[in-house]
Amino acid sequence: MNKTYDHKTLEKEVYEMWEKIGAFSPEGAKTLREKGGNNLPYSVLMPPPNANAPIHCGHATYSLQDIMIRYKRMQGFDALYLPGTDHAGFETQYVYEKKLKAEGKSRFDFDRDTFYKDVLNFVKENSDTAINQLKLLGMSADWDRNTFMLGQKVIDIVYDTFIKMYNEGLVYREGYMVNYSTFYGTTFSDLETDYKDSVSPLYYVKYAIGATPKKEGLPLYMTVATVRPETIYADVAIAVNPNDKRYKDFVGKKVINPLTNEEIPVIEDEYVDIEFGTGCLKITPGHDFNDYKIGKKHGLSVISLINLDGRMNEFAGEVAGLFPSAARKKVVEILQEKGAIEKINDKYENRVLVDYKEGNVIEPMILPNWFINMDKLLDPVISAIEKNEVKFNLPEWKRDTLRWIKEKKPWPISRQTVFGIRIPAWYSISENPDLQVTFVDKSGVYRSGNLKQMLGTNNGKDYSLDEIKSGLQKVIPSKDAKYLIQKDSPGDDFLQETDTFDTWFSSGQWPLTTTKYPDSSDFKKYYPTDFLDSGYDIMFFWIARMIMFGLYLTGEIPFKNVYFHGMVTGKDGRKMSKSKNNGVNPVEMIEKYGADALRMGLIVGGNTEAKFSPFDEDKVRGFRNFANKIWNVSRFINQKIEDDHLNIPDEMSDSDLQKEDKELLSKLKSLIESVTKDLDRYKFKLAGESIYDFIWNTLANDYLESIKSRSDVSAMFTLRRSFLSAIKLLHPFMPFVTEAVWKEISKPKSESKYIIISKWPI
RNA sequence: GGUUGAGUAGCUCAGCUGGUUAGAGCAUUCGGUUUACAUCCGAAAGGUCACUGGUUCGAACCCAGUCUCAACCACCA
Repeated sequence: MNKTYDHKTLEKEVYEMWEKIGAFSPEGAKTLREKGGNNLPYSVLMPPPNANAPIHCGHATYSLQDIMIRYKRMQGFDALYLPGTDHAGFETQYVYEKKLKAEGKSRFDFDRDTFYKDVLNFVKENSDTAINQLKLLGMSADWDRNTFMLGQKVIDIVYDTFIKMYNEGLVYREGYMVNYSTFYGTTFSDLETDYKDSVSPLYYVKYAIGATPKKEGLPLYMTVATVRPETIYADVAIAVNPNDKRYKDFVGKKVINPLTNEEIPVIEDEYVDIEFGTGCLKITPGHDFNDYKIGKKHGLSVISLINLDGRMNEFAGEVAGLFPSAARKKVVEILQEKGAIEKINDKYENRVLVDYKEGNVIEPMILPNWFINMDKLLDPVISAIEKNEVKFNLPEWKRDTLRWIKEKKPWPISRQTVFGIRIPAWYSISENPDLQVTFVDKSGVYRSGNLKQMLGTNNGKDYSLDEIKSGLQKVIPSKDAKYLIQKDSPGDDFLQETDTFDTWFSSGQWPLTTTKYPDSSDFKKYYPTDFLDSGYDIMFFWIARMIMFGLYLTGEIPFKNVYFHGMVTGKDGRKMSKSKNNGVNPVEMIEKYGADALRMGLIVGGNTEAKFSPFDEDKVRGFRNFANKIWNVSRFINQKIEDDHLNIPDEMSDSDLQKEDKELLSKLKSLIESVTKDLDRYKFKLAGESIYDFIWNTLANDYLESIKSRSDVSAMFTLRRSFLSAIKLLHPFMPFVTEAVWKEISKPKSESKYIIISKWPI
């Protein structure tokens, strides 16, 4: 054995050895174990990393999952760690589009089938990146069972679920206010938007009091402050706060829209802030989230002013055809001519809704959207959580999850991205004369318009249905378009919905798709799974929905225990980011100190249970030293046994042991008990810490030093037994060095050849 | 604005259900070591457990209030 532990060579050797002997699959482990397994299933799902991106420090927390799997495997369970990778819909498409941009192209140059295939190939080329890096970390996942989120089996399951939901009346389609980016041509989820500080002019616009009889002495107009005067065309009311005495007499009267000259009512609503601006709020349900809510509450109509291409439409009168920024300028001129602008505050600071990628402006717009009615679906979830059928590692997670679920918000599931699972809805061309389409014609030119007209025969501009179908980018059906829901095309007269499912709609079915629901042997044996570890940031999007889908489809919860780990931050306690220069690349850490050290640094050095876990390289270095310590203890044992020509028996009776020997063995016994107990209740840090303390201080510094002068068998029996047990306890935390040492060290014949399938000490 | 969490050694954090003298790693200082390991060993120094009050035989821990920081959600017409 070398004088120091060489993690670079040995980690690679050890991992290849594990793969070669098939230790990661429950079946393989069973064979290796020969006898003594308990045949009980234990399963952990790996949260799928993005297929196309390298791992980051957060992924190093997957070690927690690996700890549970290795622990249970050693206890004799048929332990299955099920891996997979996510297609990550929009994220992936975005990365690919960036690449296209560098080549001077964009997605508008391709029909959707070609584009989809290109992205898919791009993902396939890069899909091993994350997996190979997780292997470096030592994950003992059964890679042969790897599931890719866009595989055919996954799509089949997702379609079956959607169709079942549709047949049971849980799916509907309606207008919905979405974050629409005219720049990307898609909606963004609330998650994917941001606010950007900006300075915009705030216009004070006068609305004249209408023809309805007015009380003596009242002013002739109401003034409204707005940053978006171009949306005045879509105003349907003016709202004031019911407690605002200034406007008490106006409520119920009419004012005149200064652009359309139409009469709109003055209503009252608690939402209006008396202090802000003039205390009068224009209500534009078509283009503002709050106005939409207020409009709905008061039964007001909704007017949409902006088309999907970002231009103002025919309702926008004089500014139709312009983009909103240009329209705003022109509208201001018009209003000024009419004398309807009271004043302009040029230095008004507000925040503008933008996408989180490039910071382009987001338009709140009403679009037809597919929805899942969550009302009934969530009841069983609430009851399962309340009855602790699904347990959380901290009480606040249970409380937070329940709080969110109980809101029972409908779930909008359609996205306008290409890279995803296409919604299996079919629009009849003959029955929906108002279908709009965008497509690339055979000369490669982008076209859009009414499908019926494009197919018609006029001025040589018509296209064949085949040409449109093969170049299709997007179908835009009206709000009340007729459709069929089924897996395959109902016939030539139909176009498939081009919207795709929200990624969470498929990843929400992860426990089912990975176990190959409904009739595979894995599903029967390993569902429900046992332990699910995740970042708390996706508690609602992912965890709650997995429970929902699991209960809906199988009647059973998908996992029994949920462990939320904190966010790994820089040493300064702040989110890792390039701009703060506090980022850490896990792969570099592995090269420098070894995966074992990284795992320990994160789990024992930090605290995964806290909301934040700062990453400290000094700690990782400390655990690298610990790996070396272990290596050298085993060298000492081997050397001393050899030098003293000792024949160590497998068992010794208490009467043959000295007092200090028995003391050490009794400390070992309580260590085994506490570590087992701590792992059973997911106290990873405590467990790891006590093993560390035992090996370094109790075993090496105290006991080992004290027996150096002894040459009797009982001392070495005690030392070796304690050490072998201790590194077994340590194996789930530091799999590589313990396996490497296990191979080298002299051990009783009764012990198995590999520590990975050895018996957990009791 | 709402919700939640945090504040313990110079730094990063533990302290498991209220129980002796509050712990660890790193950093610092002093000393040792031709050793299983310098990726080592021994020792020292370092704390008003944010603050104020309360409950208790007993509080870092429970309760109330105050201050500071952070995160999440909402939002600025």
